[in-house]
Amino acid sequence: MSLHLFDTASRTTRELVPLRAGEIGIYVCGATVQGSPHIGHMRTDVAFDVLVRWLRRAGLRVTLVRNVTDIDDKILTKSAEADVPWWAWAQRFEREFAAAHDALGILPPTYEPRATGHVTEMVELMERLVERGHAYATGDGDVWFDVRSYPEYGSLTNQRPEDLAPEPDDEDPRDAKPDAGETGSRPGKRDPHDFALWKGVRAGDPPTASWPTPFGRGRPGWHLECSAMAQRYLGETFDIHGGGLDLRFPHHENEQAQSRAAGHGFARLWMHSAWVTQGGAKMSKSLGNSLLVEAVLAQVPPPVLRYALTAVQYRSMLEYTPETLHEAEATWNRLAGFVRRATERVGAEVAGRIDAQVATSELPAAFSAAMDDDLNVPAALAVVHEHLRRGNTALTELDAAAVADELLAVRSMLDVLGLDPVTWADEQTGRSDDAMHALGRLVEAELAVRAQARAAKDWAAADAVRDRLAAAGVVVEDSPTGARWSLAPTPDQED
RNA sequence: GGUGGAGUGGCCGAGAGGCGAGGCAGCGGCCUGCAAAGCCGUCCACACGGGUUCGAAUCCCGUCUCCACCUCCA
Repeated sequence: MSLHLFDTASRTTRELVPLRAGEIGIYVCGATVQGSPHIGHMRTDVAFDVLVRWLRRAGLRVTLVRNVTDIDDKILTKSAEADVPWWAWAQRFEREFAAAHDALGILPPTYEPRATGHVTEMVELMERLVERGHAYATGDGDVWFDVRSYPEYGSLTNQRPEDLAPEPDDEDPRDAKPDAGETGSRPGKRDPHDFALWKGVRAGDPPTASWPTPFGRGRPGWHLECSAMAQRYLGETFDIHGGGLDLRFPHHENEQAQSRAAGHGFARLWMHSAWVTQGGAKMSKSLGNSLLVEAVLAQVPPPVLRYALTAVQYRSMLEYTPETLHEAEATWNRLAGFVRRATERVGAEVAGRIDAQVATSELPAAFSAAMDDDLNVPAALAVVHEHLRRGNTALTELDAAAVADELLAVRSMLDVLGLDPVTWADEQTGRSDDAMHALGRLVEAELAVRAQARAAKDWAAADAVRDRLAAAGVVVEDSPTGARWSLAPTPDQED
């Protein structure tokens, strides 16, 4: 194990040393299920999916916890506006996220806890904090974390509490906004930066959206949820805590403060993935520039999106342009095309053997080195392309042994990235075996006619066959070993 | 105001003192009956101004521009 990861807390790249030999525990903040998933959400989930796959490939037992925040202000507000129970609203979008994860080949986490299922753990943690003098109730059901009681507050993001309150500045537009959320002033708070562990029930709140506690009825604050669930499934100390860059502050800072103030070691290493940008600006709903997963998958097959999201190192902003999808599709077709041709070339027996070796074969050293270097996927993909080129050359030179070698190498590397074309083949066509079989018979018959015409140098007749097949969506390609065919990619919906 | 990040060829995007990452697009060639796919070649970039060095996209100083977090955010 020589994986080095950038630790956001220390701002250094460190070797990952498992807390318990042979095991890695990871907690990643999942979605607040208040709306449909966009490709920015998926970027983070794909990044951690690649991390998990890489760790498992190294033989580690990975426990991945990705929570679902199914109770919060926005869920309450939006569901009320839609006149739907808040839990129905949350369920609906939880299902959408699950569908998006499945579509993109993101492996299911070991545990996927919902906040509402862990109120007991949260109350226990909250009581412990109150006992230790790090939290206080204000009598109205609110319970606050006492920032000044915990000197380390701010250490994760290198900020001091006194720096968090900006001096009033006429040119700062934020001053025009009223205090909102969990910080700011509320009756009984000791410090403006104290944040809510628990939010007392308010007039107008649905009766089902609050739970009894020793401090009164209310619902969990966002930060407390993650601390409680991480402890429940990974223990007081665990290896990695991850999430999107925007969660660093206040969410992760607050999580760490709560858990450590309670006496827990909490995360040993923090990982944050950058976001998807357009024109340099972060993709977000409020800017109206977010691309829903559903909309993108109406344009390109799922592995194309996954490729686009994977191909940039997770800590770099991923600039999305109108070309992004087309470029990813072209590259994906090149990868998948080689794997398809090479698999046909080596024959069923060898292909079967390769199938069995993909998950465990020895990977090219340059690929592993790139992955070990803070998951440098772009550099790793350069190695894939190197082998791809060699494989293509072997294909034209009819060197079957070399084709088999490169096919195994390419598939194995892509497997680590969740991009082995073979695992995506069925979903790509979306057609039943029977229908494909029947189609195959028809196409083979046409190709036999074309082969005869070509042998007789009757080019007009040969081209007529090819045109006829093309019109039906079947692409014909000649190769040293005869003509082969495939279905044309699905055309864009908007064309 | 505080904290952090970024400016690389037409586009996306790695690298981080010498040995031209990679992909996409373009152009030329090979292959092909013609195509397609593929292969080869080409396009020698690092915001700006100084400096250090035999040598800087990489280090130092300064400048400019952009982004994010500090309020919910993957």
